[in-house]
Amino acid sequence: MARAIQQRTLKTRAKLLDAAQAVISENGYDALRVEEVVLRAGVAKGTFFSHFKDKDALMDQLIGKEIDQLLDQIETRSTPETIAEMVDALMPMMDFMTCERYVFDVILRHSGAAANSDIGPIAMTFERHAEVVSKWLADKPFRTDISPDLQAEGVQAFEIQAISLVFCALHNAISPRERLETYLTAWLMPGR
Amino acid sequence: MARAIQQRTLKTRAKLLDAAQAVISENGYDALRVEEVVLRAGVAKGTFFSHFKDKDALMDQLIGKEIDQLLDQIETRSTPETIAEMVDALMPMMDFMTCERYVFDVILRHSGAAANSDIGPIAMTFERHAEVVSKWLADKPFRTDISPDLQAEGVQAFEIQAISLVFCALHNAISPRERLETYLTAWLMPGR
DNA sequence: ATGTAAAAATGACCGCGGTCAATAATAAAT
DNA sequence: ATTTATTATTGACCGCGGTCATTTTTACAT
Repeated sequence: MARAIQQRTLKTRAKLLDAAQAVISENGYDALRVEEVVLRAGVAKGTFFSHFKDKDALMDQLIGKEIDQLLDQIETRSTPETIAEMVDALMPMMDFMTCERYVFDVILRHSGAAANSDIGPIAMTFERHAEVVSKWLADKPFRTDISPDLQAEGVQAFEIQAISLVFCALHNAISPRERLETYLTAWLMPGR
Repeated sequence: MARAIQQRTLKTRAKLLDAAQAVISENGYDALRVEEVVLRAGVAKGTFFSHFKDKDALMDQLIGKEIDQLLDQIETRSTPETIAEMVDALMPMMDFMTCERYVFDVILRHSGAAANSDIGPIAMTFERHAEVVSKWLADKPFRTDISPDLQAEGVQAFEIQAISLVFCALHNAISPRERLETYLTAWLMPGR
């Protein structure tokens, strides 16, 4: 039978995560180097990869944690009554997702779980996010011809679209906030 | 003043592109290595990078060319009368975009031009694709409360969403074809 | 033909993510 | 306390994308 995980393991992992967080808060996500992290954590390079499958897995955890906290904030709010309120609620998350191009890329890569067995932190937040929006739409419906779940999927699709265009030189004349509001109005209140 | 571009340059670039195409047709996009390409092309590694900014730029060209040809096919069709017909028209492109996870990632990375000055081949195809769909929707309107351009943006958002879920273990029970049809019906024919 | 300046090609080298056989530390068995 | 089996750590090493000072080739002027 499998042994209990050692204290040492938890300590090392914590050291790695702390070091990574420190690097990121100083220089941002994109500038993170595994070598820098292990140097600060005081462990060998190989140790990093026995704790995280690869660099992306670390990013998945750190970025997922961040999004999860933003979802906590979102859940404290009451169900939005208008599209504008809904966009207001979503903006902090959108802002984080666009804080760095690299962050957005990581999020996209991990938004869908590669395998059912290991649903990563970011993929979890996408599930959770869809549930939250679905509940909103069931609670205070804007349109009733399709299910709240389908509506929520659409909201996510438009969020991604709005975010993508932030990084697109051709289409960044209007703000993501404005754009998302336009999209969601057309999606959730067709004909009005 | 700038000199005319040498024949040698064109030949070398063609050799590199041919070699890359050969590697891809044998082993797929993901397996392409720059070293393998320069080996087959019979040039030095540095030469590759004086012809392409980086590996991604090569992929941008090759994948962009492929999508462009699929758009040619799409444009030969008459304006779709139904959502099902529209989905039929789009499926070949969707299939290519999902042929490899790596291909999808490259497409996402290049879907928006980083700078107005250099709009890459893939970003061009996204513009072109939006125009085609917009024309369809202006020609045979499904809904009239919002502009064809906005509708086309939504179609693209839902295409990306449908494709993303192909690579997601949690959500690949239904085919991308079915999923896209559901999305587009809800988007283009709300309330029906 | 010869000189010359611009452009193209070269390949040794670097950065950095990731691997793996060897080693050390730990927990359980005697 | 000693042995043994399991787990954690190590760091030299590899793969591969990308750089750059140097060399070679080309186009043009004389």
